[in-house]
Amino acid sequence: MLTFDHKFYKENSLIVARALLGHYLCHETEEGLIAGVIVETEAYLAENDPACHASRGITKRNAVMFGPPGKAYVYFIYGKYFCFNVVTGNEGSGEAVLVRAVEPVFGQDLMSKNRFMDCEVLQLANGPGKLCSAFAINRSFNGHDLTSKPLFIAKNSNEHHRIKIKSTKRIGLSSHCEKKYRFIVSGSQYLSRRETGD
DNA sequence: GTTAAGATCTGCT
DNA sequence: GCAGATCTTAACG
Repeated sequence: MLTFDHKFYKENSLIVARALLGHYLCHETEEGLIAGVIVETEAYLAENDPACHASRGITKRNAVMFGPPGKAYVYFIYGKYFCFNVVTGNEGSGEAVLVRAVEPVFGQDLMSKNRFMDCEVLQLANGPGKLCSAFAINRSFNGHDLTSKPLFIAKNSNEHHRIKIKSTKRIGLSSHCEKKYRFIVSGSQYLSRRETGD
Protein backbone atom coordinates (compact mmCIF):
# COMPACT_ATOMS: atom_id res chain seq x y z
CA MET A 1 0.00 0.00 0.00
CA LEU A 2 1.40 3.34 -1.05
CA THR A 3 0.62 6.44 0.97
CA PHE A 4 0.44 10.02 -0.27
CA ASP A 5 3.41 12.27 0.47
CA HIS A 6 3.21 15.51 2.41
CA LYS A 7 3.24 17.56 -0.78
CA PHE A 8 -0.18 16.09 -1.64
CA TYR A 9 -1.68 17.48 1.57
CA LYS A 10 -0.14 20.90 1.04
CA GLU A 11 -2.73 21.77 -1.60
CA ASN A 12 -5.75 23.71 -0.31
CA SER A 13 -8.63 21.83 1.30
CA LEU A 14 -10.96 22.12 -1.72
CA ILE A 15 -8.40 20.29 -3.86
CA VAL A 16 -7.53 17.65 -1.26
CA ALA A 17 -11.19 16.99 -0.38
CA ARG A 18 -11.86 15.95 -4.00
CA ALA A 19 -8.55 14.15 -4.38
CA LEU A 20 -9.11 11.89 -1.38
CA LEU A 21 -12.32 10.39 -2.77
CA GLY A 22 -11.87 6.82 -3.99
CA HIS A 23 -8.76 6.19 -1.90
CA TYR A 24 -8.29 4.10 1.22
CA LEU A 25 -8.43 4.98 4.90
CA CYS A 26 -6.57 2.24 6.80
CA HIS A 27 -6.01 1.43 10.45
CA GLU A 28 -3.73 -1.41 11.52
CA THR A 29 -5.14 -2.19 14.94
CA GLU A 30 -3.82 -4.83 17.30
CA GLU A 31 -6.79 -6.97 16.38
CA GLY A 32 -6.30 -6.62 12.63
CA LEU A 33 -6.56 -4.32 9.62
CA ILE A 34 -9.54 -2.05 9.13
CA ALA A 35 -9.89 -0.38 5.73
CA GLY A 36 -12.44 1.48 3.65
CA VAL A 37 -12.79 3.60 0.52
CA ILE A 38 -13.39 7.29 1.22
CA VAL A 39 -16.69 8.26 -0.42
CA GLU A 40 -17.62 11.55 1.29
CA THR A 41 -15.56 14.57 2.43
CA GLU A 42 -16.04 18.23 3.36
CA ALA A 43 -13.58 21.09 2.95
CA TYR A 44 -13.06 23.69 5.70
CA LEU A 45 -11.22 26.71 4.39
CA ALA A 46 -8.60 28.99 5.86
CA GLU A 47 -10.18 32.14 4.41
CA ASN A 48 -13.74 33.42 4.68
CA ASP A 49 -15.17 30.31 6.30
CA PRO A 50 -16.84 31.00 9.69
CA ALA A 51 -17.83 27.33 9.95
CA CYS A 52 -14.18 26.31 10.12
CA HIS A 53 -12.89 25.65 13.62
CA ALA A 54 -9.80 27.66 12.83
CA SER A 55 -11.71 30.78 11.75
CA ARG A 56 -11.46 32.42 15.18
CA GLY A 57 -7.77 31.82 15.65
CA ILE A 58 -5.72 29.17 17.33
CA THR A 59 -7.05 27.40 20.44
CA LYS A 60 -6.07 24.31 22.39
CA ARG A 61 -8.52 22.19 20.40
CA ASN A 62 -7.70 23.33 16.87
CA ALA A 63 -3.92 23.77 17.28
CA VAL A 64 -3.19 20.80 15.01
CA MET A 65 -4.97 22.56 12.13
CA PHE A 66 -2.30 25.24 12.20
CA GLY A 67 0.51 22.71 12.11
CA PRO A 68 2.04 20.91 9.12
CA PRO A 69 -0.34 19.26 6.58
CA GLY A 70 -0.91 15.51 6.41
CA LYS A 71 -1.73 15.15 10.09
CA ALA A 72 -4.98 13.95 11.65
CA TYR A 73 -7.18 16.50 13.44
CA VAL A 74 -9.54 14.58 15.74
CA TYR A 75 -12.03 16.31 18.03
CA PHE A 76 -14.85 15.34 20.37
CA ILE A 77 -18.40 16.50 19.67
CA TYR A 78 -21.92 16.24 21.17
CA GLY A 79 -20.68 14.41 24.23
CA LYS A 80 -20.38 11.13 22.35
CA TYR A 81 -18.61 11.26 19.05
CA PHE A 82 -15.30 11.99 17.40
CA CYS A 83 -14.76 13.60 14.01
CA PHE A 84 -11.75 12.79 11.84
CA ASN A 85 -10.08 15.43 9.68
CA VAL A 86 -6.98 15.68 7.51
CA VAL A 87 -4.93 18.87 7.90
CA THR A 88 -4.23 20.53 4.54
CA GLY A 89 -2.62 23.64 3.08
CA ASN A 90 0.54 25.40 4.11
CA GLU A 91 1.64 25.18 7.72
CA GLY A 92 -0.07 27.94 9.68
CA SER A 93 -3.05 28.34 7.35
CA GLY A 94 -5.58 26.55 9.60
CA GLU A 95 -7.59 24.42 7.21
CA ALA A 96 -8.66 20.78 7.00
CA VAL A 97 -10.80 18.18 5.25
CA LEU A 98 -13.47 16.32 7.23
CA VAL A 99 -13.81 12.67 6.22
CA ARG A 100 -17.54 11.93 6.56
CA ALA A 101 -18.06 8.42 5.19
CA VAL A 102 -16.25 5.34 3.89
CA GLU A 103 -17.25 2.14 2.14
CA PRO A 104 -16.00 -0.77 4.27
CA VAL A 105 -13.67 -3.07 2.33
CA PHE A 106 -11.70 -4.92 5.01
CA GLY A 107 -12.25 -5.78 8.66
CA GLN A 108 -16.03 -5.31 8.64
CA ASP A 109 -16.24 -7.68 11.62
CA LEU A 110 -13.93 -5.43 13.63
CA MET A 111 -15.86 -2.32 12.60
CA SER A 112 -19.08 -3.92 13.75
CA LYS A 113 -17.47 -4.85 17.06
CA ASN A 114 -16.17 -1.30 17.53
CA ARG A 115 -19.62 0.14 16.92
CA PHE A 116 -21.06 -1.87 19.81
CA MET A 117 -24.29 -2.45 17.94
CA ASP A 118 -25.84 -4.48 15.18
CA CYS A 119 -26.08 -2.66 11.87
CA GLU A 120 -25.97 -3.21 8.14
CA VAL A 121 -22.63 -2.97 6.35
CA LEU A 122 -24.13 0.03 4.56
CA GLN A 123 -24.35 1.88 7.86
CA LEU A 124 -21.09 0.85 9.50
CA ALA A 125 -19.22 4.04 8.62
CA ASN A 126 -21.64 6.33 6.75
CA GLY A 127 -21.16 9.38 8.98
CA PRO A 128 -18.32 11.22 10.78
CA GLY A 129 -19.12 9.84 14.24
CA LYS A 130 -19.84 6.33 13.00
CA LEU A 131 -16.65 6.27 10.95
CA CYS A 132 -14.49 7.15 13.95
CA SER A 133 -16.20 4.57 16.10
CA ALA A 134 -15.86 1.82 13.47
CA PHE A 135 -12.19 2.65 12.83
CA ALA A 136 -11.37 2.99 16.55
CA ILE A 137 -10.23 6.59 15.98
CA ASN A 138 -10.08 8.63 19.18
CA ARG A 139 -8.38 11.59 20.79
CA SER A 140 -5.03 9.77 20.84
CA PHE A 141 -4.74 10.12 17.05
CA ASN A 142 -5.00 13.91 17.13
CA GLY A 143 -1.76 15.07 15.49
CA HIS A 144 -0.87 11.64 14.08
CA ASP A 145 0.97 11.70 10.74
CA LEU A 146 -1.29 10.05 8.15
CA THR A 147 1.62 8.99 5.95
CA SER A 148 2.65 6.50 8.64
CA LYS A 149 1.23 3.50 10.49
CA PRO A 150 -0.90 2.54 12.23
CA LEU A 151 -3.42 5.04 10.83
CA PHE A 152 -2.84 6.10 7.23
CA ILE A 153 -4.37 6.96 3.87
CA ALA A 154 -3.34 4.77 0.93
CA LYS A 155 -3.59 5.32 -2.81
CA ASN A 156 -6.07 3.34 -4.84
CA SER A 157 -4.33 2.93 -8.17
CA ASN A 158 -7.07 0.92 -9.82
CA GLU A 159 -10.52 2.39 -9.51
CA HIS A 160 -9.79 6.03 -8.93
CA HIS A 161 -10.28 7.16 -12.51
CA ARG A 162 -13.70 5.56 -12.65
CA ILE A 163 -15.45 7.50 -9.91
CA LYS A 164 -17.74 10.45 -10.57
CA ILE A 165 -17.48 13.31 -8.08
CA LYS A 166 -20.38 15.57 -7.12
CA SER A 167 -20.32 18.65 -4.87
CA THR A 168 -23.13 19.63 -2.46
CA LYS A 169 -23.75 21.84 0.56
CA ARG A 170 -22.05 20.86 3.80
CA ILE A 171 -24.03 19.04 6.50
CA GLY A 172 -24.91 20.06 10.05
CA LEU A 173 -23.83 23.70 10.02
CA SER A 174 -26.13 26.33 11.50
CA SER A 175 -24.73 29.20 9.48
CA HIS A 176 -22.78 30.02 6.37
CA CYS A 177 -23.30 26.61 4.86
CA GLU A 178 -24.40 27.67 1.41
CA LYS A 179 -21.16 26.91 -0.36
CA LYS A 180 -20.84 23.50 -1.98
CA TYR A 181 -17.81 22.33 -0.06
CA ARG A 182 -19.03 18.75 0.43
CA PHE A 183 -17.80 16.19 -2.06
CA ILE A 184 -19.27 12.74 -2.68
CA VAL A 185 -18.70 9.75 -4.93
CA SER A 186 -21.80 9.86 -7.10
CA GLY A 187 -23.82 6.64 -6.98
CA SER A 188 -22.19 5.32 -3.81
CA GLN A 189 -24.47 3.42 -1.45
CA TYR A 190 -22.30 4.36 1.53
CA LEU A 191 -22.97 8.11 1.90
CA SER A 192 -24.19 9.73 5.12
CA ARG A 193 -27.18 11.15 3.25
CA ARG A 194 -28.97 9.87 0.21
CA GLU A 195 -27.82 11.54 -3.00
CA THR A 196 -30.26 14.20 -4.20
CA GLY A 197 -30.90 15.60 -7.60
CA ASP A 198 -29.36 19.05 -7.28
C1' DG B 1 -16.32 29.50 37.93
C1' DT B 2 -20.30 29.42 34.82
C1' DT B 3 -22.74 28.90 30.61
C1' DA B 4 -24.26 28.03 25.89
C1' DA B 5 -23.58 25.70 21.70
C1' DG B 6 -21.90 22.01 18.90
C1' DA B 7 -18.69 19.65 11.45
C1' DT B 8 -23.95 13.82 15.37
C1' DC B 9 -26.61 9.58 16.07
C1' DT B 10 -30.42 6.96 17.58
C1' DG B 11 -35.02 5.91 18.58
C1' DC B 12 -39.61 7.10 18.53
C1' DT B 13 -43.87 9.11 16.15
C1' DG C 1 -39.61 14.02 10.43
C1' DC C 2 -38.17 15.43 15.14
C1' DA C 3 -36.47 15.54 19.91
C1' DG C 4 -33.23 13.96 23.37
C1' DA C 5 -28.83 12.33 24.91
C1' DT C 6 -24.41 13.92 26.71
C1' DC C 7 -20.00 16.38 27.81
C1' DT C 8 -16.14 18.92 25.87
C1' DT C 9 -14.77 23.29 24.33
C1' DA C 10 -14.48 28.11 24.28
C1' DA C 11 -16.19 32.50 25.49
C1' DC C 12 -17.31 35.43 29.19
C1' DG C 13 -17.23 37.38 33.99
